[in-house]
Amino acid sequence: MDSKSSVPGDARRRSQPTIDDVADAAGVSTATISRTLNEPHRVSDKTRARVMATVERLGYQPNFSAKALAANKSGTVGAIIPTMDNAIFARGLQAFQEQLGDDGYTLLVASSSYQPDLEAQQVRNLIARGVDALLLIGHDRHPDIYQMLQSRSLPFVNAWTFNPEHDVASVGFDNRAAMRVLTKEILANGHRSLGVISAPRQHNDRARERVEGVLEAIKSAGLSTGDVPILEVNYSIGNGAEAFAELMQRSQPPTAVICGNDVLAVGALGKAKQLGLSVPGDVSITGFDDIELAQISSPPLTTVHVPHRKMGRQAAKLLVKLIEGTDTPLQFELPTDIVSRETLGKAPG
Amino acid sequence: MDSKSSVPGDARRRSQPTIDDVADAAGVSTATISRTLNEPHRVSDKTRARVMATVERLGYQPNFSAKALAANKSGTVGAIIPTMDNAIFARGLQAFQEQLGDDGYTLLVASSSYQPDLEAQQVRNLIARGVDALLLIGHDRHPDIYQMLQSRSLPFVNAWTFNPEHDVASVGFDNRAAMRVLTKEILANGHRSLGVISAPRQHNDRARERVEGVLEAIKSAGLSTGDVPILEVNYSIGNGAEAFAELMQRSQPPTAVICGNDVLAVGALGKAKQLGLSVPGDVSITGFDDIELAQISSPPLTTVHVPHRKMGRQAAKLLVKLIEGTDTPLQFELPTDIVSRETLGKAPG
DNA sequence: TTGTAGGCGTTATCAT
DNA sequence: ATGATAACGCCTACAA
Repeated sequence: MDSKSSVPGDARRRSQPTIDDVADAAGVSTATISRTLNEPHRVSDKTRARVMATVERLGYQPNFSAKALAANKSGTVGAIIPTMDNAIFARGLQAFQEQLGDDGYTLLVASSSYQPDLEAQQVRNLIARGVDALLLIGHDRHPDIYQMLQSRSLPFVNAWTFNPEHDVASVGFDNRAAMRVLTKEILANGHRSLGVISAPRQHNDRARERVEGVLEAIKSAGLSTGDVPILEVNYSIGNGAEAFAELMQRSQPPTAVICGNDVLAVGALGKAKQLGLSVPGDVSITGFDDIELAQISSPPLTTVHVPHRKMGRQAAKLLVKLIEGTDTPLQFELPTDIVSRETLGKAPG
Repeated sequence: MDSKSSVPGDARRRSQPTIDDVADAAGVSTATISRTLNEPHRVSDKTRARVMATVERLGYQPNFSAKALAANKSGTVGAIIPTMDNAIFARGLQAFQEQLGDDGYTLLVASSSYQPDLEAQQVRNLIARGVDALLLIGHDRHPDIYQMLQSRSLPFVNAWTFNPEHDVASVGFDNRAAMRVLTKEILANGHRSLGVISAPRQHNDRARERVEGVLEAIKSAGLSTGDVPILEVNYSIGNGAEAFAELMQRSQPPTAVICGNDVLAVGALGKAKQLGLSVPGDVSITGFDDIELAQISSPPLTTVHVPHRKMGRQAAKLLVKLIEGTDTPLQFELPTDIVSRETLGKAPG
């Protein structure tokens, strides 16, 4: 009697029942249990019923690690987002997860804190955890990552951005164009002195593209971009407030402050109030993303609406197709539009 | 030559290097590789250096599933939160993750959408994934869950609530007491006609406790609780707004509306503005949680401050101790305090 | 200090 | 339709 044949139900360890236990109890082989669970049609009705009943009775739950190890796939997809700390990605990610769930996959989230090295590490980590595919944000990242993905031929999509120059699967929107349109509108309101509060542009193509959009609009209006102050701070309400204060105490304060996202804009708005400036009477302020904050700030924020949920679901669908080898286009551009609320007005004077 | 001895580096599959590859390349056994990685001190300096170099060169990353399977532990702890959709749990969870990371563990997040059945399913799922412990929110849940946890003797802690009646590990605050204190303050401002907007109380001990706190304060002031309207809606700004509207169009509208959390309160606030009511001139509104929203709403919200980050870190520390068998108290109560901003004022008239 | 080899719980290939 | 059994990649007694 080899060691494998110790009684399955024995008390060596109090733990979950294994496939062996179920096989024993049902009087069939483990292969049949596995088939019943994964390819029910390949099993006779009678056996299937008996097996299922046993599974139920024992409360059997296949061990995930063993399954992933043996099958070399996990039914799991990973997502690495720059931060969980604010709501920028929350809605999109929620939709992403919902669609994934509908398709029978599970989501694993990790955060990179906007640090390329950390992102690379998280990729390694998720790969080691056996994810079948990866959702990444934006295009900029450590080259090692693309190489790892390549050599494993692991499907991935870059989201929250769209740029056909990059020849990879992606679903997102044109950050540059969106910001260009918004800036044109600002200029159309007579503003000639602008200020920009952006996220750090290094390692962040979205932030970079947004600023580029601003500059393009200014240029195409025949104006100079040389004297447009561009401040870079991490996304937070407090940083937005500080940056705004710095802009306003310059010798030639802007009449319109363009913020890289809604969080910064809300910070700027609060600081304006604190400084006794009326918005948009004295100064206009705009955001980007159209998260919940934008609607409830006062006055409500004029900003760029991003179809977060649509993007999340679309990304999930694409990823699933890539995993399952279904034929599909690789790139999806989603439209954005500017939502005019109350923080953008005519230039004063 | 048995089948195991196929050349490790062969091209059958282009994939990550395995421990065998590393062992071969370094000219040692797999056991030594494993030791070098997990118990470096049990290996000679020389070997360790050589192995590490090889690991580096090959970019070896241990397969997580295999590791978890063999070691019967994963270095992972799971958290099941009711929702990712709003910021209620974001800050606490972030802190939880940070502390976990400091202690060498990884976080796996799942969401139950406030549904007991789904929560049970997620527990099963996380267990199957080999988590070493679980973070749960509140005390109410499907009894199956406690049974599963028990039979696996899997460590867990209930957070976001503190109630010594429940004899389980937990770190949180006394929802009832917090709301009682707030309500007393409201009464002290002369309000006699109150209204409550709560989350659905079924399956949610925190919501239930909060409402109880309100009622207790009213009773202990010698007033009647019979005519206090209590509306139950899911947490969302829109629902808060609707519920508020409903309260105000009653024959005897409340002069103070107590909301179960900040999200509802912000919704109520917006609706008040829309109805042309001044806050707190015409009606007072209070929240709970003190999330970011509360500060930037206008006027800023009077609410109950919850030490989210402290709670998250404390929960992580406790969980790690439970996993590692360190001796520790099982229950931690954290203090809350009411932060008086601008939405609570004297009763009108 | 290092190596050998069995076992972790599945899946999947071959037989039957 | 079902059963044996060899992987999957790692850990860990037990030996040397």
